Amino acid sequence: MNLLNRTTDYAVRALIYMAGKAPARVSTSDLDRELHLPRPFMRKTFQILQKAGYLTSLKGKNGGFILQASADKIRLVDLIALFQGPVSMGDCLFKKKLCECVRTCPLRREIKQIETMALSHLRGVTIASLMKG
Amino acid sequence: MNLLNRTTDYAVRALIYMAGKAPARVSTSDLDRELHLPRPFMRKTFQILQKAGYLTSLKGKNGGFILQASADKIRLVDLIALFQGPVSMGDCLFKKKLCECVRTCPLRREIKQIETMALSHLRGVTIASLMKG
DNA sequence: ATGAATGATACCATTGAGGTATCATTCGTC
DNA sequence: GACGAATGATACCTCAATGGTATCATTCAT
Repeated sequence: MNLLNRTTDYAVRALIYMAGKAPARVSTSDLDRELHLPRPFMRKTFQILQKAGYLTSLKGKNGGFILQASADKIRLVDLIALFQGPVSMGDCLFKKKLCECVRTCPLRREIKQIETMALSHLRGVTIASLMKG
Repeated sequence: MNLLNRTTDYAVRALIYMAGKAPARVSTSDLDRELHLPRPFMRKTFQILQKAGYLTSLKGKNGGFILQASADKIRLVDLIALFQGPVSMGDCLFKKKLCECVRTCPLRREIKQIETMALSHLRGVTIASLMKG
């Protein structure tokens, strides 16, 4: 079980890199060359980041992406949500009807507690905090 | 992202049920009839629990499984490990070589902290504690 | 005009999860 | 002893998600 998938992982690496260069323009070719993040894959990833408002894009020669948000405003928890869906560890896996069952609800409650702890910790992690670390 | 997958979820439900009936014999047909846990699936699941020492099995007519461990000794964290592999949220997703990179290691460190918190909480959760809840 | 970049989208391959099926074996019951 | 119900072992199947690639159109600096 991994908290991050590969897309999120790459996105974080790329954003840390860009934050270090801000406000410079960075193209997916740069990312491929400098961080060895596969270009076709990052193109897709960056389009998502752009639509989400983290980046602006410039087309054409010398185009690329510019970091829009400030590093301390980019939270890891939001990136996870963006690429993997909201952090939720306790979605019930059983047929809805039976989940009313008194016996099994404590299970969800425990998991919910863990989720809450994880989330509150995650919310404090930003691109900026990762750069300092 | 779910902390438990369906197999683990079903196993927990079944074990709670068995603990309530202990030391009675329970067959996968019973589980299907009483909890609506699909029999073929539970057969596979229970073989794993048996090999892990949680259950003993009786073959033949009137056969089934008997809960071997006491409910307060069956920890959720161990069931997760059994069916999903050890809880580890921060396996590196990048090519090993580059993971030495100073910049990205803080990411792993944060995730490791979350993992540690989650694990310490999880370790306290047992079949017995879930029955009380 | 050309080349390098993104926008949009479709496509592909691999893997894992969830679930089923089969055959052999065991054992209680008639 | 025959039969039925159960497990032991194992192979198989299907589907969705993930990771990754390819293509064509468009934009823009030179």
